Amino acid sequence: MDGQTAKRVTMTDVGRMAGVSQVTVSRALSDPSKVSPDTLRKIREAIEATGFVPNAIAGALASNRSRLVTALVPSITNIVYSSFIRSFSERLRDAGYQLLLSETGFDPEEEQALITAHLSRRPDAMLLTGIHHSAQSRRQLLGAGIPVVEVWDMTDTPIDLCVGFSHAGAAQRVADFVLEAGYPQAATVTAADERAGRRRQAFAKRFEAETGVPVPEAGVDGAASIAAGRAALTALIEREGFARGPIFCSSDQLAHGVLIEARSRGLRVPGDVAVIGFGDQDFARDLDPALTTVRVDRDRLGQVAADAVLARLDGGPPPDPVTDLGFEIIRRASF
Amino acid sequence: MDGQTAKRVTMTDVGRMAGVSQVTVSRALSDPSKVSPDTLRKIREAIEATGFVPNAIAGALASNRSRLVTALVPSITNIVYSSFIRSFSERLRDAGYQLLLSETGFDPEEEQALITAHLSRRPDAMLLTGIHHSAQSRRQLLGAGIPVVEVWDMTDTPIDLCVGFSHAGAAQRVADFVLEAGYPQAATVTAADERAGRRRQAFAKRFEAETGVPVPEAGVDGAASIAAGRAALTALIEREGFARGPIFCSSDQLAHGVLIEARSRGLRVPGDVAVIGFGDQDFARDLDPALTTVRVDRDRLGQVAADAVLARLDGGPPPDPVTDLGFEIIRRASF
DNA sequence: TTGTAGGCGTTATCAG
DNA sequence: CTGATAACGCCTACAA
Repeated sequence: MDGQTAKRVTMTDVGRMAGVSQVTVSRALSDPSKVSPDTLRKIREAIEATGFVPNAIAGALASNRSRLVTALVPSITNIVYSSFIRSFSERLRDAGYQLLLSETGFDPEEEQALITAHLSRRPDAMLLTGIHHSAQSRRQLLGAGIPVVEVWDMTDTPIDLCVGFSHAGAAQRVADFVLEAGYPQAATVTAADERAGRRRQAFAKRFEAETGVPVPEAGVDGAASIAAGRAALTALIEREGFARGPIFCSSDQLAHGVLIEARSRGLRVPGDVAVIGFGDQDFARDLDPALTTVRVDRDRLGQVAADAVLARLDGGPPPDPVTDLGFEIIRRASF
Repeated sequence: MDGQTAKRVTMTDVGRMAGVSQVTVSRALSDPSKVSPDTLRKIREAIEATGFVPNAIAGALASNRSRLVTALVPSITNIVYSSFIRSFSERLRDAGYQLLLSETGFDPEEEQALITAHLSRRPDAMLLTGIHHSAQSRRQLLGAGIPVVEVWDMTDTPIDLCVGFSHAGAAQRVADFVLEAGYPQAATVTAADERAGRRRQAFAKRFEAETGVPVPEAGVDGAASIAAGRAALTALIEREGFARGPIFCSSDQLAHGVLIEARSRGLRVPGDVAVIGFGDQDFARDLDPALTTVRVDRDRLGQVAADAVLARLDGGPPPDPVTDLGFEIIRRASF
């Protein structure tokens, strides 16, 4: 049982035991119909007896197909990302691919390093969160000659494929939504992530263009949490002099914090302060008051991204390079 | 730019351009000190010029080390698991390993299939959630001769390493906690996962042993959600005739739902119904009333698991086979 | 239906 | 310090 030195069983070993050559074992595994029923049985017995597990590394090297897809997300503990990763990997698994996953922590340099590291595994395809990548990364990705999906954002010029929605578009629609409700002023609570920043900007721009009233902002460092949302509302009130009106938050987490802080300050929601989140997470509908938010179909995003990749991989008709999944404003009691 | 047919740059290409052999390129990458400064420079230039990305697959096959660690969790969208995966993978990445992650969906058969699939990638180590694995899986794992950490549970007889806590122990402590507070009766709300079931059982056993009063249960099918928690409290009240007392929930999600349903029924918390969750998630302290729950240090779990694996891998002093991280009951206003 | 030969791109081992 | 040469375990021809 000397673990480290343990000789792994190979196809050659299995073949020897079954009285056939290594290639026949390979065939029995990849396409049983090409092997006679009798030898197939013997091979299966030998596999069973030896506990043979095929070596995918050797297979990948020889065939130039790794059956591996890699993905990069900002954070795996954030349900927004983990949910589309789940539907993405599920569909890929059904097609025989496995998922190598890493976290960039929203850091562009880290992303670049990880892209190189992932590419060294010779994946058959790759998923990236977002559309901004370093020039070197783009070059490497293009050079790899594999399908690449950029998700959770929108662009006309993807590296290869793009599945997502427009953050600026969503934020503008939220601004219009707020304007239509007749509010003369509004504020934002925004996490320190580039896409959230773009939403904040698009929201403020539209709102200010229509009303001429500046939109105060509370930024959030670190992870978007309830505590951060509470602190943000405090900052808006105490530092920005924000008294009343709607607050567009960059995530439901932050919005939840804003709701809690508002309640603890005796503010009425939506009477004094109206709250809009982003993401439509599970809990949004169950908060009190229920949270108005922006919904993006993340399950679908993962599926569509996987389908696009698989279409590339299967060599069938080429998939749409760009898919805009859109978004939906879900109006609930908090607004 | 014919993607699929694109010839990837190899060490041989780089060597040719730098005027050295392929082996020298390999050395320049793995141990620069073994190469003269001058050729090192030339090699670096050639790498830069060609955009060479090493083929980790070939490297793994030749060296019999994949620098890959794989992990199996029940669900990646559940923060309970994703949080220790994050700290686990972070530490491993610092040590030069990458993480291949799959979801079992709490399904033992799926787990067995995935273990085989993962093993075929020849990982250098593997993380499993839980301590119950099929006989075949154990055999394969043992045969692989690699470090294996089982986490999020406790056993005296791990396959190799174990880092976690005792679910039965935690549930008993919760029962004692409830008994000490003098409650004559209690109920449970439990998701359909084996560990949650074990907690429910240990809790009920202890409580019934002390009081002689049976502990009514509401089970939950599907994912633990706020909606499921609400439905569970409804079931407890309407089907089990549960009127008042503490409710031990198998997750904070479910507890959150119970809190919301209790409020909507006009029940006072903790006056009529006291609520105890499990997990101490972010939002637990910010609910109203704040949630009493059981905390397990998941970040630490991932770190300790990674350290144990790395200790095995580095061939230094052998790590403790079993690490009990314990747990902590966090008393807040809901109890 | 089965087998032989060659090669995938590295690393390990020896020589020089 | 550098270079041959032989694996690593499998897959893709091609042949029998």
